Amino acid sequence: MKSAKEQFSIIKKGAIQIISEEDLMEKLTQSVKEERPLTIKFGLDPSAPDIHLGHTVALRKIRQLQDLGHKVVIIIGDFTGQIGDPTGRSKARKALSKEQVKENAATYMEQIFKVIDPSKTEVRFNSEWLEKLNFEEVIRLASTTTVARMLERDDFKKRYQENTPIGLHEFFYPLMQAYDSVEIQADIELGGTEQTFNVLMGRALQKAKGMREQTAIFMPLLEGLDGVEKMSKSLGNYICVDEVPEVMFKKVMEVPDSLIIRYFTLVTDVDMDTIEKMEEEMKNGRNPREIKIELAKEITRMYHGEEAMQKAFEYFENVFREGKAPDEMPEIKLEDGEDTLLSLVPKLIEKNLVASGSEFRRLIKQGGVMLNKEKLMDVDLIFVEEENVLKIGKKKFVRIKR
RNA sequence: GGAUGGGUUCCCGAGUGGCCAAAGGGGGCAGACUGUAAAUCUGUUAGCAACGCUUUCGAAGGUUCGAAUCCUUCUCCAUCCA
Repeated sequence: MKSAKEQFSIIKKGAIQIISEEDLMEKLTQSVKEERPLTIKFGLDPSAPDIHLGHTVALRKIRQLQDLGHKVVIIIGDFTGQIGDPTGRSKARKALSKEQVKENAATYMEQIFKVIDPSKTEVRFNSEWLEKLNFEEVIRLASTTTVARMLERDDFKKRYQENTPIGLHEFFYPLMQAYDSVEIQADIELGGTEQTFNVLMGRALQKAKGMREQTAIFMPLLEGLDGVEKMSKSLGNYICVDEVPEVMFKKVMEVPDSLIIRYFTLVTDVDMDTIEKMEEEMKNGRNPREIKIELAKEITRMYHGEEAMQKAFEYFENVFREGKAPDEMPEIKLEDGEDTLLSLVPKLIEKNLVASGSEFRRLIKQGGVMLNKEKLMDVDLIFVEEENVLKIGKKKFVRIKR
């Protein structure tokens, strides 16, 4: 086991805030002395079962903690999922069934274990204890905090100021999460900065229950492909950990230059010296593209291995850099009578290549569609070749065979 | 419970009887330029075998030659009062 001091510096690296550092140091010291691993809590919401690079920032920290010998408890927030969060209203969000939650959780874990160590991970569902609470206990729970305190939370405050509705039940989510910390007796809770309020609520509740308060460790939020908003599924600016290699590579290349170093730091294992060197090189005029290629290689390699990475890299160079058609692409076989572009539309929609016939027409009109390397302008074109390659927009290819 | 103001397209937000598939902005997509990205410029952004037709402005009815716009009922949201 590493000394408390060594552990501390490893844990601290990359963390945005630790509440409090003294507290953490104390716990580590005690842990070393008693040879007792600390219990680390990490919560997950089961509604969107895709783990993206944004999640891996915290997950990688978890991995480090595991490597230091501590115990991690992943909490799947299935209870809230089953209630169904009606935020956003118009169609009350569907409550997930137990089966769905289980299924999502399984998908989750499969992806998470690409980063963290399964043998040092315990998985708990918070319905296990939350659904047993009776109304009296819930009220007692609620009485440990105040409305004013709730309204301190950024998003609540904002919504309140902007006159957008806040459901009373939404106030319970932080409490429920806090209760999880009590239940598993967390020594440390890890989360992204957006979890600040919830994690601190956990501390407050533990204190109210006469327990030692968990140490809060906050990891930075990773910006998504747009370079501004945090990476999230709903914004569509994300890179999943199980993205196919070619797509993963391309997506990393779409990251704005300004974030290259940040990505290296937060989502790869490349050591700081190397990263700083690259930063220096870019400052001295090296084309950021080259560094970004390294980043894409690194990330793709992490999740798919050397070989797949190499293929993805070649694919990228050929298809996007040189504009060649890839070897593999979806194929459409023409039936009798289907000899114009427009007759393809249903099949293109089916393969998710265009959203509608109207969109396809627009793309053609704007010069966004190429047939056998030539710009297409004519919607009523008739195929003459036996085999054709259609390029739609920047990324999509189809082979059309007669 | 009462009063008032609201619900418009992916989002924000204009529109108070025909000129409205609905201004403007954001976002998305495409083209040009590039380094793949950003920035910039241009175009585009309901569907359809397409100078026409069909569906859309919270929901359902109604008035009208014609409704996002007027009326009725319902529903949801906010603010103030209690």
